[in-house]
Amino acid sequence: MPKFKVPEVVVERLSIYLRALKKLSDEHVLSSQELAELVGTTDAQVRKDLAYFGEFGIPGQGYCVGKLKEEITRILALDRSWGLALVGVGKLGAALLAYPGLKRKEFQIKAVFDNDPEKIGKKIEGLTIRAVEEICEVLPRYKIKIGIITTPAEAAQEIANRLVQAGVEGILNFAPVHITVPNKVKLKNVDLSMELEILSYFLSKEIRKER
Amino acid sequence: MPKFKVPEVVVERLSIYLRALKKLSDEHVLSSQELAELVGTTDAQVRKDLAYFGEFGIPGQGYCVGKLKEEITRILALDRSWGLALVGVGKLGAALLAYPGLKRKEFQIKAVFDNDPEKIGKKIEGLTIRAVEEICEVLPRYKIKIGIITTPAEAAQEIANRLVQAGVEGILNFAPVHITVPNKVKLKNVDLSMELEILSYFLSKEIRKER
DNA sequence: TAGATTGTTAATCGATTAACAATC
DNA sequence: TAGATTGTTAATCGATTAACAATC
Repeated sequence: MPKFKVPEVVVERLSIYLRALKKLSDEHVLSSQELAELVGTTDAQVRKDLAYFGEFGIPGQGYCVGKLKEEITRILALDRSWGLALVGVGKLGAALLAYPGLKRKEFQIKAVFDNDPEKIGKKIEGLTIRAVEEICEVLPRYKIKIGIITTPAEAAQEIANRLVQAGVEGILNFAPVHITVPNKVKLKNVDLSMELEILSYFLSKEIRKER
Repeated sequence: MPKFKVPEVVVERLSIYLRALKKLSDEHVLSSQELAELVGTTDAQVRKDLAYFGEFGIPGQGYCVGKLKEEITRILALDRSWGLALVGVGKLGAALLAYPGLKRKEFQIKAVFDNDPEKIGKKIEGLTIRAVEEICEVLPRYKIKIGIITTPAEAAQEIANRLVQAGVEGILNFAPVHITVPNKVKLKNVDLSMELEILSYFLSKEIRKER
């Protein structure tokens, strides 16, 4: 559907647009400027982003919320359910398992793994914790295409290898380490320490400016 | 110190360089190419990034790990300790409080807030949970300049307002909603649902490609 | 000196912004 | 029709990549 390669930032913004649209009623019609204000961008950017995928608006009128929601949902492939596997049931992993954002119908955690014999066999959020050795066997069975890594940094690369071997096509990595995956696998990193360090940098700059 | 405005991606990469350097011994000397390989970028990018801040290498030799670590630590202002406040002690908030990445000497959570009377007064990770009404009073007392928002989406904007009023200069927002803050305040958003939706998009694309 | 690698400038690439004809 | 807003093209801006003289 997209005419050419779509930059990742555009996909990010689509996700943000959709989140904003969900708060409005389906019948409502809004302009690119109104949507832009809701999410903190510009009207030109909204129109440009949407133009990668088609023509969803009515000149002179704007965009129908219901229609636009449907289209973006389809573009982001959220009109289906993705099975997830989470590896590493530490504090962060346990929190994610309980996180409402991971309990949407579009994303469902189907299997959980850890390497700690103490944890294996126990239940969490209704799922039995399995040994990491079972990854290759279990994932295909549940058709799981997305893996979440919440292990310590040392284990992350090995787990990533296993996930790839098990047929995963996307990985969300929370371990604070650079991992490498084959080109065909989409890797997204979430690094809380990095975010704080960026704040640290900009705050110290601010102080310098004030002098 | 930086010659001109530094793009945020450059600061992100500095953080990543530092993380990689920490695994090496101080005496070791490496080239921009070696560092680039460790973090998955190019030698030209490493040199360009560092050039924003000064000359840290030796032509013909490379960079001394110890020296470079020191310099980046100073640039990112990690040679001091930042006090943090966390607002919203739900599952995610509790997990972050226990997260090792938030227990570094550079970042220390000094105060925790919630609006649930059931939680206020209870202790978590050695900190007493306070009422959100106390934010303006408590933050200046601890000289807290960074706030972390882990409330539900509905509460995020109001909490952000309070944090700003309390003198916070940086906010790390985990609530899945667009919040607005004054220009002088640096805002970073972490949105897990968005990350998953991006994976969803790219995975569905992949399938299309295979057809 | 010869070999290696930096710091920096110039060339390229890609994303954002501005502008406007087309359309409702 | 007049007014409004889209979709799209062109202009601008900014970041990445390539290349190489300077330097150890």
